[in-house]
Amino acid sequence: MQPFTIGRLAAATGVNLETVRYYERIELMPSPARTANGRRAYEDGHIRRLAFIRRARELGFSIEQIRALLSLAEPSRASCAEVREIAQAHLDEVRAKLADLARLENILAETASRCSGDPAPSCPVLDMLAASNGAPINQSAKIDHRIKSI
Amino acid sequence: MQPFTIGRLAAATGVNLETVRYYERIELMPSPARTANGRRAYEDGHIRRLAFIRRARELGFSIEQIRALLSLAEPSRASCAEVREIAQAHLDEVRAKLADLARLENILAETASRCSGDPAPSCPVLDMLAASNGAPINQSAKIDHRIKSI
DNA sequence: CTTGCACCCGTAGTGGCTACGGGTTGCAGA
DNA sequence: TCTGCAACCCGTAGCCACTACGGGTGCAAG
Repeated sequence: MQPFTIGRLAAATGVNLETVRYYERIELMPSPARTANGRRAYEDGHIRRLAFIRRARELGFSIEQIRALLSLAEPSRASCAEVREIAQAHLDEVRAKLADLARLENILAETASRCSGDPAPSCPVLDMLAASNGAPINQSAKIDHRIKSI
Repeated sequence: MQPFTIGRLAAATGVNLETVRYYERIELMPSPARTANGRRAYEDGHIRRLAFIRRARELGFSIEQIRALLSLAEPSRASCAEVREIAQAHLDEVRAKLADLARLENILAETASRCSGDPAPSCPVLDMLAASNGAPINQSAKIDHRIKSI
């Protein structure tokens, strides 16, 4: 039961060591106790919290959403309704993004398949990009800085 | 046929005015001529180029990919094979992202649907996030700073 | 003459990390 | 005991693709 170093915590959760320090800086992870030499000393609770965060990040929740989820996860105020609200909002975003990406996939696949590969004077991909009908492709998605393989 | 101001160019292409200046700074768009008062004076060619860029960005191509596409689009060296290579690489990324998002969608939809909405002691979403099986969800996707509704 | 708009510029902020440089400590092997 | 190097410490800068901000200039209408 002796405490973990940051390196062991990072390895145990699969989170980059620098990311652990970053989470501490933005107060997503609490500052742990320090050893006499100033090294961070983590407990089991830290591992559980960081594993939760990692899993939520993998599912594309934003840091702010995770902050909310973590506060709702405190035993005193387990509110399934509020959690579901956050999850549902995120699900809606994921579905919108999915639809956008499917549209892109269609356009790209169709256009690329028409490419001969020859040094032709006209290229279907370039023609498609040059065709200036103003119809936007993405209906919904903002940039997401979310999905990340860890 | 008199030249456009930056405002008119932005409006004509649907690109944010500040983004046009940004594209000039990173040399994705050429510096246009200036009027006596120092205002940018754009020609038709600029509109075509910016419309091409916008459409490629909507399709999720990176700035660097667009740079390559633009140089391949020059009439002297229309190389359909190289264009197809870029498009195919991007299509592969889109498909990988699509698969990841579909996995997320499944997990989120299934878990959220099991939420009662009551202030229950245990919440399926929180339980799922706390469950520490180390299986990563995303196989492939790096962060993308790409897809953006304009 | 003032108001208001469109433009000019450089710089900083966004999200979520990741990398870098330079310093200190801990421990294992020779 | 010395040596080397890995692991930790810290602050800061860089990544992408913008977006926002603050402060200045020029010009026309009211």
